Amino acid sequence: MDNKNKSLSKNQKIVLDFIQKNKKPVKAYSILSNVQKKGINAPPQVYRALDKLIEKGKVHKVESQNSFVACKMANCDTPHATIFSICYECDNASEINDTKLFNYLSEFKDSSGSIFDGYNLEFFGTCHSCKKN
Amino acid sequence: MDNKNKSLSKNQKIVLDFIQKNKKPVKAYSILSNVQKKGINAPPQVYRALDKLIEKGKVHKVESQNSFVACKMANCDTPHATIFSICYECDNASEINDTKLFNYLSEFKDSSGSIFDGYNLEFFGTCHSCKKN
DNA sequence: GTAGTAGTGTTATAATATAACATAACTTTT
DNA sequence: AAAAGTTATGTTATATTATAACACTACTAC
Repeated sequence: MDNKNKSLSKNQKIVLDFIQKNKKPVKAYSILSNVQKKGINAPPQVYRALDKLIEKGKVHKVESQNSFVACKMANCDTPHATIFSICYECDNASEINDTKLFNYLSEFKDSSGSIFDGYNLEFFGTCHSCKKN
Repeated sequence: MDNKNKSLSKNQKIVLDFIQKNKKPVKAYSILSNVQKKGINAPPQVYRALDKLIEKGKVHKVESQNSFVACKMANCDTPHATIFSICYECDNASEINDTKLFNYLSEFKDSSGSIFDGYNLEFFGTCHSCKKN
């Protein structure tokens, strides 16, 4: 069985569970303060769980926000190929699932013809519900 | 004259000058310690200069590194449409100038048909000179 | 059942970034 | 050139994000 499908440790489950409860991306210290009642006391415990959850494809980091969001795909096998749309009014981040764009980026070669190991793409704009208001 | 071509202030020039001298992206506090002899004393002065330089298209932030790099284009008119390749051995970041990809992303529409205001794309891999070693 | 690996708990501290306030300089309008 | 508006500066303090280092425990594989 490969790494990403290995079962989750206690702290990893606690952290993932909290992230999944939130529609929006959450910050590391917000995770911390919300899981302290479950016995997680200090930042390294949160960051270690996050690192593993990212490796396993359960969570993605939204780099422009330093925040973390659960992956929607049941069995994400591309934890290092992520596409988000981010609303700069409400800070929501949605994963974009567009096969054509996904393939285009996965196969993209630089000017020397080399292919990359992964990518992170973040689109910025106003989301639908913020446009209405 | 539109905003991005306005002349630079004293601190903005100092900060840009230092960034341009470096091939690789630089960190805010590295900028600070290197320009203290020029009279810039505190983090807010650096971060304010960076904010303006980014607005004006002279500098881009490499989000996954929290670092800053000078834009190579003489008159960057798309400060919020950036594509980088980042080497995870040497941490170098190169701006990718690929018209086809640029247009593809600029015109990309989400599932509801909305277009975005900007994007940031970061590819990860091993750069050419690191592969040789 | 012991060796190796992954996970936990804890303290302290490093690294990144902004708030808030006072003052100065540049613009442009009159 | 004085007033008003805007942009930039200087400064202190502090908020936010992330990791180092060390001691110990639990799981896993042979």
